Amino acid sequence: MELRHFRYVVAVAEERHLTRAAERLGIQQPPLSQQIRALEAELGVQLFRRLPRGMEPTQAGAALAEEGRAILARAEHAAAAAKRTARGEAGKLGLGFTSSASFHPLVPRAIRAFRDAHPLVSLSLDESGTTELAAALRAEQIDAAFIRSPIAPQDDLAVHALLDEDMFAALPTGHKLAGTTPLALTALADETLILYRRPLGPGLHDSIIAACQRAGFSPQIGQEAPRMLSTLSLVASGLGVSLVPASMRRLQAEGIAYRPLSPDAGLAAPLNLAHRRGDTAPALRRFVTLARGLADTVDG
Amino acid sequence: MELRHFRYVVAVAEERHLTRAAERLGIQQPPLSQQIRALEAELGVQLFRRLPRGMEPTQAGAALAEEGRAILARAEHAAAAAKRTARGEAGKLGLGFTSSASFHPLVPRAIRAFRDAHPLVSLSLDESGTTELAAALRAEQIDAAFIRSPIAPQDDLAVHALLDEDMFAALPTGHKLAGTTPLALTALADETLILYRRPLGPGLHDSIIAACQRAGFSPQIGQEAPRMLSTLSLVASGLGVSLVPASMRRLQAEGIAYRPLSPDAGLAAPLNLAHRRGDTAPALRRFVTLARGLADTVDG
DNA sequence: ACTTTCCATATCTGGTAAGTATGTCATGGT
DNA sequence: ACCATGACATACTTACCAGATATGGAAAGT
Repeated sequence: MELRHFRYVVAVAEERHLTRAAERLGIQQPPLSQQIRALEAELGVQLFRRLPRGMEPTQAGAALAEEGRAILARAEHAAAAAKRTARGEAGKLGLGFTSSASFHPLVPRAIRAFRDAHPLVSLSLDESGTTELAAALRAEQIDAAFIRSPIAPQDDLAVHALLDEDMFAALPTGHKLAGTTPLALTALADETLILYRRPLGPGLHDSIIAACQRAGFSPQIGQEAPRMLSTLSLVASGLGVSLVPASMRRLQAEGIAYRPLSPDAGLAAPLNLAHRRGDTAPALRRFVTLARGLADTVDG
Repeated sequence: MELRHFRYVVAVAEERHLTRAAERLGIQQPPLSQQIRALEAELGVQLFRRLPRGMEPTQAGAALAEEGRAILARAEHAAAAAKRTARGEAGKLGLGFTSSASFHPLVPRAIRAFRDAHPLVSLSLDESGTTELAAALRAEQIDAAFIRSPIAPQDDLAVHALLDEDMFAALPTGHKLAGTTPLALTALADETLILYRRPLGPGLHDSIIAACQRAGFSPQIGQEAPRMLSTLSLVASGLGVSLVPASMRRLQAEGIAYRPLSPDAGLAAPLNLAHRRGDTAPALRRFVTLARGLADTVDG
């Protein structure tokens, strides 16, 4: 039993005429006659009644033809879907991002643009911590992740730097430094600094401490929060100050004032896109290209 | 694209190993390798990644394999259904019966027995007049019909006589003849006879009139009802008497008394099963055989 | 009766799937 | 380093069988 047989049964059932059906199938009448008879023998079923003028499907033949049409359509659909998958127009793409990355407009913009360009790709989104995202990438639970830290470059994950954001100081409103613009890093030497938990590998955490060292002081680290969003709650409660990427200013919470850092601080927050090295899934390639392209236009 | 390709993709995707997959398929490894590559070329898609130890389906390959499993299952199912149809175990069977025929226990009994024996055959039932049933048979809306009239035997419908029933007189309760048992046909010479409409071709209608003629009188025909059931309402209303098959006594309506006719009346109501001549649909053949068999046991 | 219309049969051919033998490459052990 | 192993690819051959061609035969129309 092959798809060919279904094609033949469908054609003969529709034409009710062997010669015409053969013509439509692009073969000659005798082989069609043989194939039909062979199929009837294989199934042990008469599929067509031979009339003096044409052929008429039996109940079994009509039923088989009907099913055949559906099966053929489904097979073609499957083949077409496979082709589309290879062109990145279909398939699946799992995306992850840290909460801080999700505040940068590039992230929702990239996802939106990809949705529009590839409506047949089923996207799944996942917000999580950097460490968890790296693990999810390795476990193939997701295919790409927007992260802040560069992750160790020697390993099995590739990381594309999309853009660098300026850093801002997040101060409790009414703080004595809230009037100073821009703020030199050294102004924070006597402040309690609230940072989020250090992820595996170097991240923003380390960059901040390094920048402070370069500015000539060691920061007083206060409480650590599990993620950047939580640090802002602590700032709002007056427990200290924090340093966050510019895009976090979109979070205009009660009790927080954002102040730019003076440029000589040499502090910038990277936004990166990570994926498994050597992952050639077309949907992923497209997404990476799209995200990098968008980053270029945003960044200028 | 043939079913073969689906079989191969499914096997390789499941085994993740070409040689093992080939073994499972009962072919050698090289042809399998070729077929997979040919399919990849045809679709323009890489379906498997060649690893040092085995093969790994790509997204497209995995998707195709999944669809393939469903398609293969469906094709097999269609073939199996076709086989069953030929054995009369599946397919469709449309049955019709006149209202008077439906009163004979043989009819529901036959349908019930067929249902039990062939649960995969989808039955459709239709109660209608003899003329309509004959038309429905010719239009292939139904495949068999229980009727009372023999229909013209020369035409394209075949009619099997299942059994003959005795006729009973249906009298209004309190009628002067209600005490006479058995009733001679001549006793009805002065009564108004209520009969159902004469169908096309000879039927019970004609047999009754002929029997009266043989008994030496012409019946006084009163109102005609469209079907036998309606005649009984008229009898109950006292508009006259009627002659009905024995099985109609199952309708024990208020105001009607049934009395047997004396055997010398020579009146009998046939119960027939009609179908298209030359209809070889196995489900029909089975049903006819079953009904005739049942009729023999009922009749003795 | 003749022709036409179709499907079936008989025979042949060619494409191609399957088989056999071998190559190539990566891995892992010694 | 080297060799053995395991895996898929390639080259070539075989054989089947789908398809082509030619013809037969039965029924229906003229």
